[in-house]
Amino acid sequence: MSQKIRVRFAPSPTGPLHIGGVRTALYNYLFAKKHNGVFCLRIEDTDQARYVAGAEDYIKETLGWLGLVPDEGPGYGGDFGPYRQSERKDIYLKYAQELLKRGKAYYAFDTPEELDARRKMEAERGNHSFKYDAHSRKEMKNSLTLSEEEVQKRISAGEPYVIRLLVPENDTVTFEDLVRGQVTFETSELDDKVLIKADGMPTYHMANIVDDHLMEISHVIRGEEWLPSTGHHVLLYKAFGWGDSIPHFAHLPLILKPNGKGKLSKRDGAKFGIPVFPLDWKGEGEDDHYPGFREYGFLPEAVINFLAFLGWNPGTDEELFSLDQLCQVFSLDKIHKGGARFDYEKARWYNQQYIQRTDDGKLASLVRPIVEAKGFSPDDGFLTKVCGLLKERCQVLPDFWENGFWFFDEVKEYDTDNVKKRWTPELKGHFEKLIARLAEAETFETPELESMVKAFINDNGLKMGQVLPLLRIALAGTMKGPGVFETMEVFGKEETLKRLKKALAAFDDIAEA
RNA sequence: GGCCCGUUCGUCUAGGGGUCAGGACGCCACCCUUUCACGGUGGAGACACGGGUUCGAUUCCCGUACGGGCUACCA
Repeated sequence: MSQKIRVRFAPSPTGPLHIGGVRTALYNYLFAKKHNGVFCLRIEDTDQARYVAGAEDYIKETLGWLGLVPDEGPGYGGDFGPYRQSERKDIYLKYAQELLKRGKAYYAFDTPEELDARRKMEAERGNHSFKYDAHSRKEMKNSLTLSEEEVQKRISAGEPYVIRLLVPENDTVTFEDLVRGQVTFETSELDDKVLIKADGMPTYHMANIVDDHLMEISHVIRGEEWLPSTGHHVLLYKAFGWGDSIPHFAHLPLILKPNGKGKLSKRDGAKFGIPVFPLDWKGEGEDDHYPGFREYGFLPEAVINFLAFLGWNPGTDEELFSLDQLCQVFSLDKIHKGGARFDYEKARWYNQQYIQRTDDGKLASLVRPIVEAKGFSPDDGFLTKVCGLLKERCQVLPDFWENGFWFFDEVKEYDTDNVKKRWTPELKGHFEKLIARLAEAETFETPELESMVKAFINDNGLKMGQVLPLLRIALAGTMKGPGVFETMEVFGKEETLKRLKKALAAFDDIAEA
């Protein structure tokens, strides 16, 4: 490929960016970086009715969070702007005129109501695939059936009209998809797509071709849902006379629901109790609120890695890749053709891997908001050490609180079953002696604490199992958690002794109850 | 319905005319461990079906089945 690689991610700002869209953005980004190309963001806001305020910002924030920063796009600079299609309206109109002049498109005056009625009528007659095509256009109201004067009269009278693509008859459209190989359509199957809507805005099909051409896009990497309309797109390039510079196409497999029934949709988040958006989204209405991966406690590196492997693999057994590494090894020909189910457990596993590899101090800064939301403000040093002890048992950030809340607050509940099973009155004297011994410790670090406590156990003819579990419950309230000696070190002498003393009294009560 | 695309363990996938069909998640067992986890070892677990082509098909071809997508003046 000698030509300059330029790709675009072209979302429609109709709401939060779906996780499937994020993967499309990722693959575009990886492909661009792999080939020293350019990654563009283009906002496809040609549908005024579905436009949602805030959606563009959401898209940009998502790309920023994940590190998929566009080289060109609205707010990112670039020489091919504007990058919002609503700001390019005149360009599309100009090109539509060009098509009209070339006899590749025509005016149509049929209203949506008339078309709906016609479809309904056809359906009642058993024809469920009515199309505005080579056959039906002959009996519709358009510049092919109407006289030129009539057409001019209607237009100057301000009658609404659309411009449609004149699909050639009895032809075959073929293109080479980089993921699927050769794909072929019979033009008799293709309808005369609307290019310019009655409101003067272009449809996706029109805007997409004009922009990709003008922006010199070399590769169109998009979801499989676009495969069926690619025939139209190829026809359009040819109609414009751009047949020699049609971009390469790569249609990505869809991300399916966890149960495999259909493509993942925003409703599935609530249905399966999983996030399907990168970031929290709060729209206008009460129910227009969806949780995101970020707020679920996922690390962006993990989301990237997980998404990259949903439908693609490097061909090796390696599966932990940073964004930079992915840029090195990514290639379109390793994209799997079949749809991939969204596997939330696998996403959690990836996140756990990244949490384990993340620096304790960094984790502390990510966990702090969670702890503070619970009403505690530990100092940085302490929180950092706690994160270090906890991180290998956390899959998402809130797990730090779930597994370690007792680090921040005094123990309010002891594991009574285990206390009852293990606590005996005779142990009390030993524990008091142990507390006294600990109070005299010069250093309060793990190795010293370990040898000191173990020596104590030995000297007093006790067993590990008689002492350690109770020590743990005294400190944490629970049997689960990091090593006892590490925990003691992190607490420090004062807090450790405080907890031990409080527990001794509590254990008596529990044992008697 | 029509058109287009797809189909390897439960899931994500590697592979490809002759392999013990490999890895990962999840699951089970064991080891490590005073606990939980991490880690380690091992285990169960797949080529949708039917025809071809071939000495030999999971792999190539054709059907069928199943799944998905599209079928708007939405993208």
